Amino acid sequence: MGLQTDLRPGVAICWFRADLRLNDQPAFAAACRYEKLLPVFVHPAAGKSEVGGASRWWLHHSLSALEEELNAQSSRLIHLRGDPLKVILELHKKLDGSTNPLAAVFWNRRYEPQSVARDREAKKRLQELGLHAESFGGSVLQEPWNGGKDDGSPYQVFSAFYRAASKRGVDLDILSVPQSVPPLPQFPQLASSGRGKGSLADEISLEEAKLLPRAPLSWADGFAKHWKPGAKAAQTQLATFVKKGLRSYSETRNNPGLEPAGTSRLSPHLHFGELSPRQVLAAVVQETGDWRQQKNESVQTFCKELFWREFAHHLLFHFPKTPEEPLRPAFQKFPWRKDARGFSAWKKGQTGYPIVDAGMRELWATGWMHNRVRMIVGSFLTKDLLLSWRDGAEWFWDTLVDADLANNTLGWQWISGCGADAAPYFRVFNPVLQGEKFDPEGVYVRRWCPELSALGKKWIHRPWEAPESEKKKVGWGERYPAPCLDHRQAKVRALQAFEKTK
DNA sequence: TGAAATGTTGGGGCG
DNA sequence: ACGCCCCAACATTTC
Repeated sequence: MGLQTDLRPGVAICWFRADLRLNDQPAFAAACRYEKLLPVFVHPAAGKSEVGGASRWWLHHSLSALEEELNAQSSRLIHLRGDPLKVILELHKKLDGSTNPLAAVFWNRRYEPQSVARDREAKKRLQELGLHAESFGGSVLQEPWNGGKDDGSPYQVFSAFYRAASKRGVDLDILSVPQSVPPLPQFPQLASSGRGKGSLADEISLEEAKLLPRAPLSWADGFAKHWKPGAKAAQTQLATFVKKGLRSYSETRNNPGLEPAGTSRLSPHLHFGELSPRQVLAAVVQETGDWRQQKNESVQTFCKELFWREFAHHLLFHFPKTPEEPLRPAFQKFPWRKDARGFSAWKKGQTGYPIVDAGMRELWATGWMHNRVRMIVGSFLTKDLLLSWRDGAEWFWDTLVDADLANNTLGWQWISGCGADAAPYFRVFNPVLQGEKFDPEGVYVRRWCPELSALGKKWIHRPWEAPESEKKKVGWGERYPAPCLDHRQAKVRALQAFEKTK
């Protein structure tokens, strides 16, 4: 509290989006320099979903956590609903003429094409009204327009992008990440009754928000066993990973069976901005020293992963059509198949290839899949089943708690061979060999395909080759399906299809 | 952040 | 002791 003479007059809105934290949050910090702070989250209008089902589960809990943090400091989070510009303009109207008129609106930039267009329009309209409207970076380490080549054109190959990024470095002040939340200004007096529903035309409760915009998600109920959304949990996870997982990362990250996990599991926290990439990098630097001159292979590998995230945003910004179209034009005419049964088997984890099925079931059960396995199931969908990468991207979009347009698009275009720095199309993952290489004991498969758990490790990734007695023991062909296709033949078919892009 | 075929090398069994 | 063959291990090429 104390004297607030240095505060600017009026109300500042902090428009929360994918930045659900209070620390190292530029828009929030800017809004805290005003007399009154109005934290706002805008849900999409009824029937208009912007995120997939699993993400809505996460978002709900993350917003609860954010709300709790704000409440703990005598503030609130207002949930609104509808077109963001429209509802903010309504707020403006409502506050106009009151003792605390709206003075400023702050937000942190997003880089999805629709966001970019919407935010540009919003900024223009708000500024026309004489309001201070300002956006900040903070969800990425470097703005996507800054990461390009000297002539301004974007990178399309990761190694070059990364080389340039490490040569450039990340500004030192970027790494002096704020360690504490700024003091919170008062919550403004709102017209009419003040608290709760009805005080604003479009205000809705969190309980209502949870149900938007579609039916309740009974499938997501199990996620709580595996995840704790919210900024506090994100910080805990980061600290734990840096202390316990970072130094062995390059060894452990490819083994999906490890418990606790060999990966950071930070992706959903990063996606929702419960954690900034600067905080992640700062934690790594604090623990191990400068990321650029890092000798430790694990630290290097982990930092590289952070920059894959940067690369994805760089690409999405410069190639805004890539969520729908392959970056490599030759793939426009790729003869993707339609195969409802195959697609369904893939989604349900019933392809008959254990590592693929384990991954798809992990996804369904937890809202997340280990990255090594994402590559395996992605290769299987696009190269074995020969279904479009967009089908896969759509499924991931709906089922991943970390679904992120930039990362999802890059990942699927990469694995299917039609994108930036893509694996050449003839790189077809062999699900048996990948399983044996990265899940050598079959721990991961047994966890998610328990009907196979009685199989020894010799057969766990190729149950169809097991002796009859072993097959019988686990009900192979009944409780667990025979392979939905022959990988060898599928690979030949994929290579033939690839010829048509030439 | 492939897999599989093909080529090369070198150790060791064996006549 | 020597050459021959086998084959694992590794390297290179090809898709």
